[in-house]
Amino acid sequence: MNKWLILIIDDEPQIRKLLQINLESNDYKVIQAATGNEGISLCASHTPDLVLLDIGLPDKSGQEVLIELREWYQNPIIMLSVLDGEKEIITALDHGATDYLTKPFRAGELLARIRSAIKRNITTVNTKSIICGDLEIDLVSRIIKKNNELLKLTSTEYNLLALFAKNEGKVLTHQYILREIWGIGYQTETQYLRVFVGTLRKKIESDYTNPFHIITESGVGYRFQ
Amino acid sequence: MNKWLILIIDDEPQIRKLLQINLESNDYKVIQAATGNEGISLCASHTPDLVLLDIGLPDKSGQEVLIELREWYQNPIIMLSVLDGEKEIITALDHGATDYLTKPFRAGELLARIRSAIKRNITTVNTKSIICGDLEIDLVSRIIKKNNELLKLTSTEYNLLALFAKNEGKVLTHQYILREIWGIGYQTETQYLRVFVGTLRKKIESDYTNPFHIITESGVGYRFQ
DNA sequence: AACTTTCTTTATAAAATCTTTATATCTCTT
DNA sequence: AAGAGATATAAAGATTTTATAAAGAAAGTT
Repeated sequence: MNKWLILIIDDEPQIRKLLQINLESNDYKVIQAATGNEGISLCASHTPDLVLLDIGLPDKSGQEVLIELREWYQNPIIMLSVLDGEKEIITALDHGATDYLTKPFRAGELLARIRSAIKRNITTVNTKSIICGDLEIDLVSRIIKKNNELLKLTSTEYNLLALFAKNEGKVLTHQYILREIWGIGYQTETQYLRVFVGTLRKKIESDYTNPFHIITESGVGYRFQ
Repeated sequence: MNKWLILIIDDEPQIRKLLQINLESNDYKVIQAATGNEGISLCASHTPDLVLLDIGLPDKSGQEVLIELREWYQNPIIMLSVLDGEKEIITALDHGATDYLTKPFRAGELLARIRSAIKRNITTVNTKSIICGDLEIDLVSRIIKKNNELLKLTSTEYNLLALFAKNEGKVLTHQYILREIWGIGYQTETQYLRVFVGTLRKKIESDYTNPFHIITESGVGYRFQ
């Protein structure tokens, strides 16, 4: 099997060295960048399987790098931050960070997080399109088809449907959905969800008064099938 | 395979002897204690796979021993009691006893209870989905299937069934169930429980007038199998 | 700036679920 | 076999949760 490729973006050479030794002795291939811009171009040229990104960088903040990367880069990005960076961590997760680690970290924890992130990535993101009965969801091009006809969804509607589709058959709680789609802090806005489930149903269900795809689990959440 | 280790805590030497012979001839290893305090320290030093604990002990009551053990000891504890100890049994179950046997007991029953308690202990801890005959309970996705068909349960019904399934074979007292599902303060609302056991039976039992899964233990509670 | 689209709120109707009450059935003891 | 206590079932009432429409706010486009 080919080795997984990991890109480290961090300005401190000692940390880079430490990470490199740890990762290479665990059979990962490593490339490094000391600045945000360098990191972005390395990421573009090598498309690593995972990125370790420091929040505190000299040229542009880790947050900005994260946002830029997420415009086109799908693989896991784990943020590295100093302790007490609570707020930064939350914004990072909001912007699509996969996970985070606070420095100083134990090698075991780092490796565990990396393993789990990569594993999750190959099982979920790697499926490029999902087909559920008359629905076809292309996760790369963000195109939804129903009986081969193109559906026009808004961004939020699409995100919601994609989340459902990735968790087909599983009950998703209101809280979980709200956190995933709207972000932390929206977990009580259950009414948003009701409205959007309503519009989604009108678009994807053959008979929206008697929904087949999006099932209500009263008191808990919704289930997609 | 290593033999299972069983600790007997009972003040009557004849009973200890009887139990020892029975258990050892069935391939269990046995250690004994004649008093509660001795039992607790033996349990701490040997961490047996199961404890047989007499309710009537000279130094401290079996109930006290049970409570002390349950602060740190996770494995099954089967209580031994004389007949007509109904109340004591219920308090014992409330305090985390796994099962009970009334003396005098048949050897076959004793062994069956021990087998089932040990089996349950090694299988149900940390399992994500539980299969009981025609029922399949997925604790992660909150999905219940009967003969592979999806069952629609309300939130409370699901919680109740999940609680039962996690304690398969074990008698759960009304109090305990009410505390777990509805919370502290609802422990006297036995009628709630009756109504919900009724609706659950209608959904999961093949013949709900003659329930197989949810067994009534009159005066005590229910047992799921 | 005017217009379109999308998102957020608010209000209300409808549905589902939970609680309570009443009554029937069962079980155990005397 | 009668009576007490415990359990089961049905059904009405109360409450909570969900669905839907529609108005107001925000964002994006031309």
